[in-house]
Amino acid sequence: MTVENLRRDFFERNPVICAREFIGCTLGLGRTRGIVVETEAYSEIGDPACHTFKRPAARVFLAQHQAGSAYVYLNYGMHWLINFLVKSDSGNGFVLVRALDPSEGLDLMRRRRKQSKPELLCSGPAKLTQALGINGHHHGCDPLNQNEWLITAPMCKTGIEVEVSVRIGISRAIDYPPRDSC
DNA sequence: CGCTAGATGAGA
DNA sequence: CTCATCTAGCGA
Repeated sequence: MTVENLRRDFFERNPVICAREFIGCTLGLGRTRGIVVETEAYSEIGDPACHTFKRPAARVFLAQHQAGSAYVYLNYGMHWLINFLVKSDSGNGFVLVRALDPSEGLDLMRRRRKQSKPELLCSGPAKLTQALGINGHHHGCDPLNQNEWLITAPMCKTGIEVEVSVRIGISRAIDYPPRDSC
């Protein structure tokens, strides 16, 4: 499987589809990794909550980066959130990673998070970035092409039930709790 | 310029 | 429920 195939599979579809399909995938950085269990889709078109709606910089980012690039930004003045850029014929946008089920490097996560309970390590968009060590300097990078990053599809897709609900922090689109297992 | 909402998390 | 902490966008 080539990087370009993965890019197409993961990030060159409609943002809503990408967000749903990203569930169950593994996301890792360095020695830490986890299974994606919650995502949100943001669409360039018709979505006032998408950064491209208000921010020129987000529009420039979208124009100048390829699908799969990391869009990382600081929220509430102190929390880094990570999105993956999605570009396709059926729409551009972003997939926000809202939660992971930590699977590797728990010890390092605990130190970074100053928190021992596994369920509190990556159970939020800003918790997981802290646990994986993601911050502003990852903004614009291409995780599919970088060794320190890991993005892999689920071993087995059967048994993954995806629940769809409204977004958090503002109304609309998709959100979702776990129910993985292969 | 000054003002403030915002894709949040921790702690009382 | 409050507070921490800061940047882009908006109105004056």
